[in-house]
Amino acid sequence: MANLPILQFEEQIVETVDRNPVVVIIGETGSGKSTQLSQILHRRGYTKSGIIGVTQPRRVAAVSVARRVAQELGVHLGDEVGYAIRFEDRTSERTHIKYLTDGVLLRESLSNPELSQYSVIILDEAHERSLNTDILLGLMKRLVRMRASNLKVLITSATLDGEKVSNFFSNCPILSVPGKLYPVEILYSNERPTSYLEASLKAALDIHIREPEGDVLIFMTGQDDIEKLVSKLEDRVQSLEEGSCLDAIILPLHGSLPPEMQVRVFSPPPPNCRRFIVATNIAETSLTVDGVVYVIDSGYVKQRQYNPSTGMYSLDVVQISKVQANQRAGRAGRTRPGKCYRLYPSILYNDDFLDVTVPEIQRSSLAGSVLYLKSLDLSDMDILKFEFLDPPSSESLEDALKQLYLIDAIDENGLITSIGRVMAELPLEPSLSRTLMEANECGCLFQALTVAAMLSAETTLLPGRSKSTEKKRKHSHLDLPDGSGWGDHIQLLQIFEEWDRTNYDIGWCKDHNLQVRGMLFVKDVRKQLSQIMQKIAKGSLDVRANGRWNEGEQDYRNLRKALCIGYANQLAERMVHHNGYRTLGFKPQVVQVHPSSVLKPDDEGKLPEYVVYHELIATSRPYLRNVCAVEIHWVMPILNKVKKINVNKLSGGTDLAVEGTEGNLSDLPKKEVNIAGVPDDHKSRIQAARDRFLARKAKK
DNA sequence: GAGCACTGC
Repeated sequence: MANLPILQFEEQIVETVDRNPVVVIIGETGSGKSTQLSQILHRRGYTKSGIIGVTQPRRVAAVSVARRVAQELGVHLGDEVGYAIRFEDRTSERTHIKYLTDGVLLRESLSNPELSQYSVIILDEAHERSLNTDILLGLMKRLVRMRASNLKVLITSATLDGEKVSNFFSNCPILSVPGKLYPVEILYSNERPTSYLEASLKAALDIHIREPEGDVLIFMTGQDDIEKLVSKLEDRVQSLEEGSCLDAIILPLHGSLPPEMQVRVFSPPPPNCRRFIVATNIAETSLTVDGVVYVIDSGYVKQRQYNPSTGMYSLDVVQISKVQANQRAGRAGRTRPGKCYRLYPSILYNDDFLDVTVPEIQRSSLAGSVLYLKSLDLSDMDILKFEFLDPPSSESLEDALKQLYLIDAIDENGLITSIGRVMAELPLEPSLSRTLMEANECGCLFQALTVAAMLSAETTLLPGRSKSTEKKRKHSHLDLPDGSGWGDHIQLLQIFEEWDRTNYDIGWCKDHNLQVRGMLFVKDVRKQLSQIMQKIAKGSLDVRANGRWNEGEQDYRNLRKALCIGYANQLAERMVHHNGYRTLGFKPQVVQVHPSSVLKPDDEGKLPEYVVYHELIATSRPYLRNVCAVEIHWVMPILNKVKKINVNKLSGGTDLAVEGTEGNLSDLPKKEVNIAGVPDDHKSRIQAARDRFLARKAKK
């Protein structure tokens, strides 16, 4: 600790913080910024008037850094030094230094917008630009104006965007603290390889044959490529002459690997053995593998992006940014000098790579964030004028407003409704929050809580989905319930109910190939949601089991209706002649229900006329993931509402003149609203659909 | 008939 670089800068840091409300700290890896900044300010009296809060983008980081600082100060974790993450608050009245995830700080600011208990807020790892960090940056900008006399804000960032953050905060000072990394030699390829899989293979073998011991970390884009490379590498290493080089262990590392497989990278290799770790960007920030000396960087990453005009997510392989490339290279220099093989030419890095990763806020649906900001009730709050470090497009903001309007979170003037206020309290996507509120009205909250909790954990429920190991959940022989034909939400409900009947038996999860950790997480989330609903609904609600009926007899009507109201912004109509769907409320997309869905066709092989969907994502094709059958007469009022949407009004535009605040939004594009996706003749189509529906019913 | 990177309240 004594030789951490940052400690030589203590005087300079304290002096700068004393004189400025905001300071940007450029702290390279190993500088000690995460553990030392808080301690320095604590030593210098900044905890006399409040506590020091340090945000982290990840839970594990918040916990491990807090633990470390408590150790260094010789105090019990949870006393002077503590942490707060979802489901776990280890702080007390004695806590001076509090580590927390940025999501938790956002929640705190909902109940206490001035964050008055804090004298210092340190936004750590701000260069990662998570959605939450970006919103916090905007809030901090307001907060330092309001609390100029008694709040200090420190933002740690990367070399390449420190300037930009400083500009955002009125050109506040930037302090650079060197890191403690060993030098990493960067080696570029002459050109982009035609196949980066083959190029990685070749680079890995070259290292293995020519270079002295030291592990190799290879960055790939996804599970498929990782598995391919692992098997190719295994073949090639085996064919090398016995004794000609070190032994080799080859390990895959990605998010959908079960935890016990992930931790294999933390056990040190046997002597005379080189490890090859073939990883996604999980090894860029989330997991640190010791012993890495060589890095092979493909220069690509798989990134999720949202298209606000279609409401569709896609998962694309894109070029990484310079910050990411440097982060990857740095992984080679943690224990001794290393080498980084970049499978792209230096000219590409210099001229073509973006300096920083496109922030998440420009790649996501903003419905949740906009609702959050609206619920803060900031006096000068106008969502379209909120100061973002990198503003999202106005199209994206308007999309968010449109969605919030359809689910009754805001009114036609863009003002938050009483429903919207409650929704913002719930740690869920707006559609699910709305579903819970509606379920509370229809007496099926008990079930809706389960569905919302299951969907919050959905991706962690199933074990790795690799081709070899997959046991299919939905069409499986594992006799999981099948949603009674109504779709995936209902299936998720039935799965949890069955587990509930076994009294949460761990063995049952294993028998049914469900991740135990995922199911336990669902239980936690469900409990949390239920507590929040009890608190805000003031006793009027039904969280007890009276939403349960005898199985087999129910059509989940109330629950499906609640889902329909909640997912009014994610509605699709079946095409007339086949089982494709068309999305409604967005520029219409022809999409299909994901083949893993349990939604069942009727006797004629037709899927339901209308479904709501949890997610629309283009992988090999555009797919609706997690769908639920809904009834036509619930859909019609929604379609009417869609038709009436006036985005100008929603964003506070057209009617401002009437209210005498003309010109307030002059910078807004006054574009003609065209809600594509609702054909003018939709009424006749609905009529036709109903006829078909009735005809089918009569036939039965 | 497909297969999705990573976080978080």
